[in-house]
Amino acid sequence: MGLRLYSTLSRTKEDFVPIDPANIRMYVCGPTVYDFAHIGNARPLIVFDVLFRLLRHLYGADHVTYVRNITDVDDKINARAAEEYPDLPLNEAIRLVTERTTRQFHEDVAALGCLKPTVEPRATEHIAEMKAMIETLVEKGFAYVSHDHVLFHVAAMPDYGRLSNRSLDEMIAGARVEVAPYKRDPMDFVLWKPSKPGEPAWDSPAGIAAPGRPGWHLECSAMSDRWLWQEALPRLTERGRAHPHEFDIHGGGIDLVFPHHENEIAQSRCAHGTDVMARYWLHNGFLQVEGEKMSKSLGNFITIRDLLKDWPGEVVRMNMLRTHYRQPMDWTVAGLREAERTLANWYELAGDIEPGLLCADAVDALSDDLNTPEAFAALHELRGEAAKGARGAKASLKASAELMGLLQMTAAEWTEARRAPAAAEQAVIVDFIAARAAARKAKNFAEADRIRAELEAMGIALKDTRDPATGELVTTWEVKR
RNA sequence: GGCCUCGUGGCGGAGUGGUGACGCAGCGGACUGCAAAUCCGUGCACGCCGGUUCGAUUCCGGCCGAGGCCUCCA
Repeated sequence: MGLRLYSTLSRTKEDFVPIDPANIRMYVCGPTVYDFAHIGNARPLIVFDVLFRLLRHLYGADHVTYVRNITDVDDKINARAAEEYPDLPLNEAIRLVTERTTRQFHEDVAALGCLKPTVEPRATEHIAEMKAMIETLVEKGFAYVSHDHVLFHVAAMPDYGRLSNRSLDEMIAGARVEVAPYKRDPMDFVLWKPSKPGEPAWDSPAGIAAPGRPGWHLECSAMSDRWLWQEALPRLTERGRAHPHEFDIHGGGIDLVFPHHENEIAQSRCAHGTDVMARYWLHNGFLQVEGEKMSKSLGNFITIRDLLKDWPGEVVRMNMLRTHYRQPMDWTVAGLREAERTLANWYELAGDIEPGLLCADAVDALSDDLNTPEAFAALHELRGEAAKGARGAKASLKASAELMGLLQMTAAEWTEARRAPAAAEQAVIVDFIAARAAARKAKNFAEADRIRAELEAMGIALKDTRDPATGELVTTWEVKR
């Protein structure tokens, strides 16, 4: 079965036909680096990582280019930097904030088991490309200069609004924001804006004397073209070259459909004179926490960092993938527990097995618009077969889970990762277990149970097994959830 | 107000015009000093009201409920 993807552009599931099968190109909007990434940010990271892995499997690891940007110029960054380092010059404070946050982001995303994207461009390193794009848009009549701003003139683009499926008229009618005085039309958006003294600033394009900085939407247009067209050009085959400035897949959260992606499309298509920017537009659904919208005021704001203190990254990842990526999702502790249970079961069975053949049902499920829940059903079936002793089922389970970024550790590493929240008490726990073993040997079961209850009160659960070779009693422990 | 998405068994969560998703929990059994884990077995569903159809959870319409975007939040 071939790959099928639901594209927001057509609002249907389509067969995936690559522009250049030897060079699959995907762009996903990355983080703005001003604070820890939260669990909502984790969804696209994980979902598009699965897609990246699947594409690498289907087309070859060397034939997929995945670009995920880092936005390191943004008013939220400026605000955070000024607040955090009031005594430093703003540009210095900004550097501290963005470098630190970028490092934290990389740690988090690695802990979630995500492969590194092929390229991770930073906005501040692509100012020249953005300015060039602005010049082109002004020259072609799609953008205009006003009060030291450059604005994209939405009315100049006939099918603006196609992605988000809304007409200009209804957008203007529904607009609840006061229109900035420098705009010709309410829906026009900023490509470049002037910077106040101290704010990050570059020489402005389009003959503007005052220094300025780019608008948010522009960077993705500039960076995707640089890395998925200009830099990709030498590798592209004739098929790829026949479609200048187009690439295959653009992903992000559903909230980015409007205005961010709509505006990216407008900028890119108008600058390059193309019919499409990307062929398939994928959007992951929104996430709630324990049935409520996640917000700082509700106090249910969960960062990836917080979660990783309590749960192995793979548990977070698996919990995320239990729901189809386009569905709204409720993030719960109960869900994390269930994900952990399943992983524990799989690790016990296949943690240390050499990966074998991929399960066809799982690959088919993933190929059907990343149907991860159905892929899990296929893995559960494999688990059942493996438990019955079917040859190759364990190896297949391991390989197929790895395709989704799961079961990437050894069984021992998994056990250790699960114990991490109680790592500090490890020595005490081991002592307790030894004492209990002695009591059991003396048939003093009351004492043995007392010790077990004490450990349970500490949040530690015990598991008695026998060494299959020696018949010796072995007790293992884990953190109770 | 405009645009859009979702509503499946106790819970999570796929899918489909006509038989079983799957997982967790529960229950019964095996195992265990007792548990846990594991294994075997097992019940439970498609928001409401109409329509189309031989037949709808699946298609259409309405209603109710939840959520998203229109405010540079994934």
